[in-house]
Amino acid sequence: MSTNLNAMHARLDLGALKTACAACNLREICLPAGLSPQEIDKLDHLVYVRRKIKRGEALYRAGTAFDAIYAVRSGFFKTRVTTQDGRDQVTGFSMAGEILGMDGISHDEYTCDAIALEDSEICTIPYSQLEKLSIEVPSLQRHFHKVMSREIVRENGVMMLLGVMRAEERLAAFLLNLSQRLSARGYSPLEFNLRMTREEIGSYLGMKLETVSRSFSKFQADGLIAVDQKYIRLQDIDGLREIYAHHTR
Amino acid sequence: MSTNLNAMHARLDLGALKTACAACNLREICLPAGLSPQEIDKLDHLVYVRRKIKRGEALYRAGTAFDAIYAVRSGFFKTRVTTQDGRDQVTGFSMAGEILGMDGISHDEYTCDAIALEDSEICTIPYSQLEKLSIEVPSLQRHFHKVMSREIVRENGVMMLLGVMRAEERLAAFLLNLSQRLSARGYSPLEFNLRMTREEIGSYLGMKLETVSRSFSKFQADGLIAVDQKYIRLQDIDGLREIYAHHTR
DNA sequence: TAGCGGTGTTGATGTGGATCAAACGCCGTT
DNA sequence: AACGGCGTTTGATCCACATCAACACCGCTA
Repeated sequence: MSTNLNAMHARLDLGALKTACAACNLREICLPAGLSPQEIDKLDHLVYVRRKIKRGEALYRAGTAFDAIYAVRSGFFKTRVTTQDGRDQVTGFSMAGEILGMDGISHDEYTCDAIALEDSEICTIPYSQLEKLSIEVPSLQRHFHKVMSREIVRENGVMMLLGVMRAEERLAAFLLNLSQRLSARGYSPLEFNLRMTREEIGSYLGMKLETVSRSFSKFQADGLIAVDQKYIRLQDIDGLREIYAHHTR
Repeated sequence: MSTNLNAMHARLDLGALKTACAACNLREICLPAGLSPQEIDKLDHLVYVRRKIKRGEALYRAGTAFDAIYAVRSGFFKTRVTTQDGRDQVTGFSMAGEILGMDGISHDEYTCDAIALEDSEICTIPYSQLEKLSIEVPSLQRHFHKVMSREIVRENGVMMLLGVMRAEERLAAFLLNLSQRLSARGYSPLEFNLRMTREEIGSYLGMKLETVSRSFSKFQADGLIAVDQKYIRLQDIDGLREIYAHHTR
C-alpha cells in the first residue's frame, strides 16, 4: 500500500497516508476550486484516504451503501447503469479532478457502477464530513453545489446528444468534449489515447460499436482525424465543430 | 397579483403574500421534506415569493442570470435545452413539489428553459438565502443535496431510456413514471390527463410524434391502455411493466 | 355556422444505423 | 514461433423508426 514510488505523485504524500489538496496540482479543477489556502487546509483533514483502483476494478457498485464521494486523482473511469436483464448504458467518463459518486446521495446507495478504465487513484471524501465542513466553509458548500449542478448540466447535454443528434454528430461532440477536458488538464487537445473501447464509446453515445468504428473511419477518410487504434489525433478541429454544430439537416 | 380567488389554494395564503411551507400539502415531497416544524418555519421566511406562470410562459430561460431555484406549487412544466440551430430536447417534466432551476447553479445562469404547460404557480427560493439557511439547518442542506442527487439519478435513467430502449419501451417507462409520480401526489395512478403534446413526449423520449402516436395506438389495441386525446387510462399496468422490463430482445 | 390553426392519427415509403458475418491486428501466453 | 482471445474493421443485409403525406378532430374566433 505504501509503494509510493509512483514517481509523478511521490512528492505529494511524502510518506504520509494523508493526501494534500493544498499541494495537488488538480486543486483548481477539483473540489477545492475557489477555496482559500486556509480552507483547503481544512479540506485536507477530510480527504484522508487515497486509494488505488486497478484497471477493470470497481470504485463502487450500484446498490452498495453510499458514504463517500470520490475525486479522481489520476486515471480514468466510466460510470454505467445496468438493467435487471444485463443491458447497460455508460453514463459518463471521468478523468483527473472530476467527482464521482454524487448519485449515491439521493437514496443512500450508489445507483451506478464506477469502473476504472486504467490503473487509477482516487481521493475519498466521506460525505458526512463533507456535510459538516460545508457548514463551516460556505465557499466549499457553494462549490460542491456547483459540482453537482455541473453534473446535471452535463447530463442534459448527453440527453441532447442521445435525443436529437445523429451518429457522426455524437462522435464529433464526444471527441471535442474529450479534447477540451484534456486541454483543461494541461494535455494536448489535439492528440490523445482513448482509454475506452469502441463498445464503451458506443454505449455512451447510444450507438453500436460497429457504427463508432465506421464513423471513425469516415472521419479519417475525410481528413478530420487520424486514428490508430486508441490513438487519436484531431487534424481538423473546425471540421469536427462543423459536424457537431450541424445537427441541422 | 393578489387575485387569490384561486379556490384550491386560497386557504394557504390567507391574504398574505408570504407562502407557508408549514401549511402546504406538498411539504412532504417538496424541499421541506424531513424538516422539523421549527425548521420549516425558518424556510418559510425564505420562500417569500409565489408567482403564477401562465400556460406557455417561461419560468426562466437559458442564458438568464441565475438567482433562485423554484418549487412547483401547482401546475406542470417542461424543461428543454435548445441548440443554436433551433432543435430542442425536452429534458424533463415537472409537477407539484418538484424543484426547478438547479442547472443554473453551475455557471450562474440557467442552461435550459422552463416552460409552463398549464397555468401554474411556483415558489421562489432565492439561492443565496438557501445557501445561508443550509448552514443553519443541516437537515435542509442534506435534503437539498438529495434533491440535486435525485435529479442526477433521474437523468441517468433518461440516458438509459434514450440509449438502449426501443420506442414502445420508452413510452411504457414514461407512462409508468408519470403514474407513479401522480400516485405519490394523491392522484389516481391509473387515469390522468397528459399535459404535454405528442411532440413534447417525443422530444423527451427521443422519438418523433408519429411514433408516439402509433405506440399509443398499439398499446390501446393490445388492451394495455385507453387513450382519448390527452386522457389516458392504464388498463393493464403489469402489461406495461412487462414491456418496460423487456429491453431484452 | 363556418373557417382556421394547432394537434393527433394513420398509411406509404425511405433510410440511418443495427445486425449478422467474416477477417484482421495486436498482445500476452505457451 | 505458434496460438488464442479480444478488440477492431469492413462488407452485406435488415428493420425500426423517420419522413412524407393526407386527413380527422377539437377548440377558437368571427
